[in-house]
This record gives sequence, C-alpha cells and structure tokens, in this order.
Amino acid sequence: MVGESSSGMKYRKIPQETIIRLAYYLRALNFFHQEGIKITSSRRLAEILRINPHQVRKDLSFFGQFGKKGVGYNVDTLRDSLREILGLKHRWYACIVGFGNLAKAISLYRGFYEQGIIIKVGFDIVKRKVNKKYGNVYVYHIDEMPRVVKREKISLGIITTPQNVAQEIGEKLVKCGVLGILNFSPIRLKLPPDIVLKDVELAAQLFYLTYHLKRKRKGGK
Amino acid sequence: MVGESSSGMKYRKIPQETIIRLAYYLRALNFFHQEGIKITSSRRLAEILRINPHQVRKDLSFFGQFGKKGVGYNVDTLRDSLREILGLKHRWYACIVGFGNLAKAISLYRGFYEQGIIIKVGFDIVKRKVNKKYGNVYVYHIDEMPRVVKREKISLGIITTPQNVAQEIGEKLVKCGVLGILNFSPIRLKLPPDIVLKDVELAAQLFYLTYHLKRKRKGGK
DNA sequence: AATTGTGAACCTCTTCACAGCT
DNA sequence: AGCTGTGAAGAGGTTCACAATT
Repeated sequence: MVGESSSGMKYRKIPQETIIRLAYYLRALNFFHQEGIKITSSRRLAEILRINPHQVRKDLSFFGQFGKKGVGYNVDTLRDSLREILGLKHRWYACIVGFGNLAKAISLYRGFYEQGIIIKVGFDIVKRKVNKKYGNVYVYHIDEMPRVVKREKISLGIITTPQNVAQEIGEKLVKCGVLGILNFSPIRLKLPPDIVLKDVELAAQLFYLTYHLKRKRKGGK
Repeated sequence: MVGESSSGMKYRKIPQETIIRLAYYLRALNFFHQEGIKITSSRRLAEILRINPHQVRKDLSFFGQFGKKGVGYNVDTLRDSLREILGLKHRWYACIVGFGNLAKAISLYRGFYEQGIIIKVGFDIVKRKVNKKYGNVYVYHIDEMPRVVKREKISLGIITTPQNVAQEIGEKLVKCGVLGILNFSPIRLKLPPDIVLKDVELAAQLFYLTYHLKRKRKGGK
C-alpha cells in the first residue's frame, strides 16, 4: 500500500517488526563504526540478525535509498540515517516507576544512554528506596511525580511495578505529561490512543519454550 | 494449511503469537479461578488482552473445542487444557547464567514457580556473587555448570550475561544438556536447530517508542 | 562481479461472517 | 438470544526475481 502524505513524500505502512530490526541494525553499525569498518552490506547485516538479506534491504527501502549498487552501505551514513529514523538525533528523558531489580537492571544498561535515552529518575513508594541515588538515577517518592516529571522534561515512562498498580501508574504518568510508556507489568494497559504504548511480557516468553519442548518430547513437530 | 500427523490427528501451523496469547489467557483464567468465577467467554478474555473475540476463539480452535455454544468456557477445564497445551502439567527446572539485577528480578518472579517452572540455580564468575543463596536460588561458579545442571535435572537456561560472552554461554548450556534457552543478551545466538531458542530484546523496545514519538511530533501518522 | 532497490508472488496471521448448538 | 467454532476473505509481512548500478 502506497499513499501520499501532506508533505508530498511517498509513504508506506511500516511493519512493526521493521522498527525493531532497525534498532538491531543500528547496534551492528555502531559496532562496525567502533571497529573502523567503513562499508557493509545487506548480507552482512542479515548474518548478524540471522535473517535473509532481502529483509534488510526491504526494511531500509521503506525509508529511502541508503546504499550504492554493487558496493553496499557506508557504515557512518547509514548509522546516521537510522539514528534519525528512530528519533535518536536528540535526547529523550525517561523515568522508571517501581524501583526493584528490573528497574535497576534497566537503569544500569548503557545502551540507552549511548543512544540518547537518558533515564533520569525513578519513583517508588517504599521509604527505604526513595531519596537515594542509584547509579545516575535519583529515586523519588511517587507523590513527587508531577513536579519532577515536569522539571526534568521527562517524556518516556517505564513501568516495572507489580501488576495490581500498573494501570493506575500508567494513568498517573499520562496525567503528568509523559508521551510514551514501556510496560513490563503483565497486564495490558488501557490508555488514551495518542499515548505510544508498548507492553513487554517477560513471563510469556518462558512458556513459549515449554510449549515447544513439550511437543519435541512427544515427537511432534 | 491442514495436514495429517503420524498419529492421525489433524494439525495446523500454529502462529507464534498464539502461544504467547495462550499464556495470557492462562493468567486470566488463574485469576478467574481465584475469584471463584466458573464460566467465561471469548469476549471477556478478549477484553483483558485488548484484542478481538474472534482471535481468542481462533487461537483455541487450533487445539480443540473447549467451549459450549451459547454458553462460553468453563474456567477450570479451559485452564487445565491450557496448562496441558503449554506443557505445564509437569515441572521444569531452569537455571540463570549471569547473576545481575535482571537475573534477580526474574528469579524472584512468582509467576514461574506457580506454573511449574522452578528456577533452581544461578551461575556467575564473580567471586562475590557465587556460593550464596538468593531467594530460593543458589548461585554457583560457572565451572560447576556441567555437574550442577545434570544433578538438578535442569532443562531450561536463561542467559542474562553481557553480550560478549552470551554465545559462549549458550554453547556451554547446550553442551550441559539444556534443551531450551531464553536469551536476554542483545545478540542473536547461533545454536543447533533442535534447541528451542527465544531471544528477548529489551532495548529495542524503547527505540520503538522513540520512533513513534518522533513521528507524532512531526505531525506524521 | 557484486550489490542494491523494489514490484510481485508467496506465506502467515487476523478479522469476518455465519452455521450450529444450548 | 447468546455464544462457540471455523472456512473464507482480508490484511500484513517476508521472500523472490531481476533490473539497475558501480
């Protein structure tokens, strides 16, 4: 399906998975850049993701023509283009609500900072956890959310609370002006449609394994 | 596509996402069970997952006929069937390699234990972390993996190491006899095809948010 | 010779429509 | 009247084939 946007540029419907793969391509390109590799190809990127090269070219073709036929892709310019496409050319400020082990793991992950996603603050209700700095993340009491989110110009929220409060926290984040939410609690949130929301279910992934293993045992395919 | 398996039972190709949704349905049914609710419907399950009821019925229809027309589904029997389908009727023993914050978060999650996935042990190389018990998980030095995995009858491995050692650890787990691997490191593993493998990329999910938010700002859809 | 970019074919998954049962 | 189960239609996503370029 091809259409015409108001700016006159042609656009297509972009598969969700394409966006996720772009993030993988970017990671690979960052690595190539570090290693001093100047040129790469769809074949090479495909190997890293264990997909086929057509997929790589198709994904990129949704956004433009980045390669040279017969040659490949310039690592630095493609890297730059992907950062632009993924909205990583300027900084994003994020907060994490529910400051347990998962929150700690996420806030210590360097890949976000390097790409311009700065996890600035955390929120919790447990006294023992609040008013402390964890790595670069200062943890506030949840009642301070409206004030802190505004002051720190936070536009992304990450929910790592228990499920029974996740919906409430989601609504609170929206009220505070957050635009996008990544939800690690195992319930699916109901939020206004203009909020960009992504649910990530860790537990269901393990059940995916047991499903397939059980079938292997029984000799099914 | 419909075919005929060796046992004569008809089978179909099951969408990957169907399996993940079954895990969600099961969670909802567990909740209904706790609440004493006896009967439910595709409409109700669909509401919880924010999908459409046809999807629920289609997903279930891959595995049999569990409902009564005009009535709905019996909570307890459907719950039991899903546990059977997902291979949760007997216990699975799992280990986690790389015992950082993410590993702690996963090993403290009660949803696994309740469904029969027992995270028994962890492995690490850092002296400070090994030979300690964390919750119900005893952490061993990684050199003990062959011995411990065999002794504890572990068939699932969860990788939460840094990416530079993830491939090596994957191979080690396979050598120790593990059958399924859940990989949280941001590289895609290359392992024998008979190993059930699932990569879960936490970082890419955040970039999914920035991609969409950037487009909103620009006024695109 | 090697590699990109892309319409078309193909495959997979979701949604629809409705027959059939309670 | 209300709800399931499912073939068929529709939408979405991947793979193919090959023209175009260096």
